[in-house]
Amino acid sequence: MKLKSIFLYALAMALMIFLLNLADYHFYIRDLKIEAYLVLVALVFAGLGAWIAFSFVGLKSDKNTVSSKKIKHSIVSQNPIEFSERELDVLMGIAEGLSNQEIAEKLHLSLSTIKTHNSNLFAKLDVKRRTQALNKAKELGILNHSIEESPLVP
Amino acid sequence: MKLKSIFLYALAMALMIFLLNLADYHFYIRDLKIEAYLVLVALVFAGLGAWIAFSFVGLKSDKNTVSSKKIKHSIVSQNPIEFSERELDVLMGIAEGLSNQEIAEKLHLSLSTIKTHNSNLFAKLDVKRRTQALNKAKELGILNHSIEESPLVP
DNA sequence: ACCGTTTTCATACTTTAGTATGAGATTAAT
DNA sequence: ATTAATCTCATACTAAAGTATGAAAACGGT
Repeated sequence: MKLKSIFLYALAMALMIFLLNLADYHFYIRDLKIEAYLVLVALVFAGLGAWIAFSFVGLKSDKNTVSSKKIKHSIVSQNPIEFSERELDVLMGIAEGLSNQEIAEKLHLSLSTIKTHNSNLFAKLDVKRRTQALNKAKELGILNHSIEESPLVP
Repeated sequence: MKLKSIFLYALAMALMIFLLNLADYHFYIRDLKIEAYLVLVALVFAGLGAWIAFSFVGLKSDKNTVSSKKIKHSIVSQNPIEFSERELDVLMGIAEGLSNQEIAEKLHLSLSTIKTHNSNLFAKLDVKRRTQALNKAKELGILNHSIEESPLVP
């Protein structure tokens, strides 16, 4: 990562210098304004410097600690989504960390059925993944936040 | 440290550019001043951009790092399991409902790396799936039960 | 009995998740 | 300087998740 960044940066600089020397800039620079050229160079290299710095650091900018990404509790209770019994069953299974296969066995259904319920569920929740579905469901108050059936201590 | 790396790198780049421009010294003697000026500006602004970017992101990432370390230490005091910084990062991503690819992009890592972290994380948590990992992590107090702490009441 | 919804299942397909293994790079500690 | 632990990335593979489509059966209500 870092070596690659250095290499790319060096490549960019080399290319830059190559272009500077190749395009016989002195013909144009003399006639045009050198200030503009300086500004351009300054901006480009500032950008490159910033880019390489971000690459080095790893840009944890929006790293958000989950809590900072507070989801609005926009009052969704006014427009509640309707879920079927089975969809809620499947949702519970997902919340417990079960696989689709395990949910199917638990509910005595086929895997296909679970997948179908999943798709419908995700569509209603407007999400793409089951983990997103969990957050959305909690957001909507559909799921309790505590899974009470999981004893940690034997 | 990364700062040292960046500093050394900047030095190396400066030397490189100096040499590259020295090579053209014979052909563009008259333009030496302009070229030197350009190089100087480029270097200064590259360094400036890097410094700005680094300090800007560095502070933010420090905040996050601090919070993560707090979590880690609290774990150590409560639980025998120790999690690395990155493992906690990806765990947060999972908790947000992100895909591995999205986590990778967020942390500026490769998908492979995320998967590796996942495997190590799951092994430490003794789980098989990310949804199980979420539950287990909540049980252990690693994750706030508060991706959304408050259901419907404002 | 008809209609609409839900539930169930299947098949085929694409995408993502997860495992196993190895290895180079980084960093802190000895 | 060497060691140990992360961290990073890659490749190859298997398993699971998710999508799309279609369709049969059940169920309740008017």
